[in-house]
Amino acid sequence: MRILQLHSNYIRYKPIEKEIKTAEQAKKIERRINEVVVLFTAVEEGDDNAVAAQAIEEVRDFLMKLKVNKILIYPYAHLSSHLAKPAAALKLVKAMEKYAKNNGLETYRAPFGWNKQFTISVKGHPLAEQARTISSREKEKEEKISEALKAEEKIKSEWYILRTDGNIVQVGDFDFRHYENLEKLAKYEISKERVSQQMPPHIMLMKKLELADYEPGSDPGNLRWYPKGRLVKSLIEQFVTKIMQEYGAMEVETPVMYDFNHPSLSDYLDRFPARQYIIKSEDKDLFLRFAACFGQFLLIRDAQFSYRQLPLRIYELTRYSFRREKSGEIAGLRRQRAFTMPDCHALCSNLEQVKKEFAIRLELCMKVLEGFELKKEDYELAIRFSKDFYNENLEFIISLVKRFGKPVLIEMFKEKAFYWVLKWEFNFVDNQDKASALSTDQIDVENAVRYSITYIDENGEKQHPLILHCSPSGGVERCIYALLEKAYKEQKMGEVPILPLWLSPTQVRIIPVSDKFSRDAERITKSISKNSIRADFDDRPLTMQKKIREAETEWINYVIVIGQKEINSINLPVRDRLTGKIRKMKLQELIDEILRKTKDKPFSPLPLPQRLSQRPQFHG
RNA sequence: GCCUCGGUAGCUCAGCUGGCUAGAGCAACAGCCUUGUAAGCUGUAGGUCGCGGGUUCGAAUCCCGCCCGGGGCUCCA
Repeated sequence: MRILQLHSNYIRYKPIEKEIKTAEQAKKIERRINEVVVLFTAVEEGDDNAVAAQAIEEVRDFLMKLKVNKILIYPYAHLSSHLAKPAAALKLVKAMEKYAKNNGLETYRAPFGWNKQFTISVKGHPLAEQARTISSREKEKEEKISEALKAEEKIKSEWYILRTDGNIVQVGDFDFRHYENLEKLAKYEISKERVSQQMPPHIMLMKKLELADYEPGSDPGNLRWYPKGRLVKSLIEQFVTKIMQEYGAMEVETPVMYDFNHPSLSDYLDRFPARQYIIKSEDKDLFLRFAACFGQFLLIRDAQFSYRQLPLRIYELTRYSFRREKSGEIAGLRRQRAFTMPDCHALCSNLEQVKKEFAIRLELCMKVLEGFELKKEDYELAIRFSKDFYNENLEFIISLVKRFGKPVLIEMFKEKAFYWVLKWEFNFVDNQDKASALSTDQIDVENAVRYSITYIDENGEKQHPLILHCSPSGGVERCIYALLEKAYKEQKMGEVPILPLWLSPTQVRIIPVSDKFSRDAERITKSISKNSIRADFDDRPLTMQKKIREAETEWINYVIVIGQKEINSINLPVRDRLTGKIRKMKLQELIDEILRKTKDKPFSPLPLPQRLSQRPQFHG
């Protein structure tokens, strides 16, 4: 339905002649209505009573603002090229009239099916002229999705702590004394208790360190990445991808958008509680992916494989995955609407194979987080499953907890309610005691059937595999969030905030005592950089003290001051951020130390000019 | 999305019981200084006070709507 809405001083109209056979009865006399909101209305194909009601609701909200209570519904076909049949249109126009009257509006209606002559005087204020489109199709979609969301809310679950000795206790009976973060996670998940009032520290840091920032020109939750942030993000992406390749996953790339009306996809949408970005194309409604599942399932469905190739592992780094989270949920690097997520699926023949594969992947996920220097003390494990699955697979679940080595939060559902039977995630607890999931893995028992994914078993029969869904690191942005929050936490405890050396945008900064030594500083910078180390030098006309201060606020790992003494000596005074002390080292010793500490980690060159004087400032 | 707080120079903020030409620090730019491990000195420039409307003789200041951000609800990688 399309409505052109005009706040008018008056309108005069007069039916001239019938345009269609089914036109209403009407007298050919002029009618004048003053101080009225005129609704030129075109009823479109597919409109129903719900649309009529919604149209009036929207109009009524608007009338309240204008402090007007009088409307004229004026059938006007010319607003649309997809008009409904006249009979249906007349019915809806009448429905609108009735609905409006029932809502206390003084309602007039011009006759339907007539060629009318009219004169209108529209008010001049900015809100006087409005066009609106009310569509039933969109509304249905929204409702469909929100039903999937609501379904999740209704599901009942119970909470436990599963100890490494295999004993399970009610959350209330667990002694949290040595498990503060686990307690925070449990509170966060169960009682939804919130304490924080302040801005999350990582948001301040992401700006100050010139990593990333909000982009007001986009939708909320879509970030801009500055060179240093892009570098950090890219290194994490490379690192995770490398570990996935070593694990034996085949990297693929799939589209970011999919047809809303594809049968398998629309069915899956209903089972996944997330809101989508919707894109209208010429002849299709498309949605932006919220994970790599669609692309990989469609890809693997068309592939041919047998039990001999299982477990089959495919991997994609989704840049981006989109989830149109409610605006109030979006926060800095903790949650976006567009985020980068490594997504790895493994197809397995049976539950026995799943269990083996699951153990391997748990190990991998821990390895990935360890690569970011997030230790086991920094995150907590939560496992979710149905009661039946628990009773049938007790040993398996306990083996996961034993491997993790710390008590684990358990959410137990009375019955199976999702497409998965078990999932776990590592949760990071931040400075506001909020928990966010990082790595995760789950056992999917539905989607192979839904997407017709089959393999050939030993007997030559087609079988549906079980599918594991894993994000080995969780969202890449969120990993950076965890690193920044952790650094802040350490700073509060009197330690130095720092990034892992391999992720540090500048690993070594050279500072000449005066511009006389600029050339030497450059020479040393270059000889360090040759070794796949990110080094730069500060050639700006500032005092040395100031340059050192800035190097510290940039969290640079090693700072070296170059003056006459250094030119004359083979030893360099290396200021080590971790200790704050100056260590006398030969250049080669420093290079060796950095290469040793960043061994097995990806490297990318400095993302900015080596001379600081040549750099723009991205954030004040 | 709802509730709530906020948006003033590139950044952090002051001014906001309506009334002089809207201020400060940092950053930028120009100059001086040529430096030994966390902020050298002087000067210059920089503002549709988030956007639109209203009230008023007069609006950064009061009112309404919208946009963006923080917190809460809710939700997830």
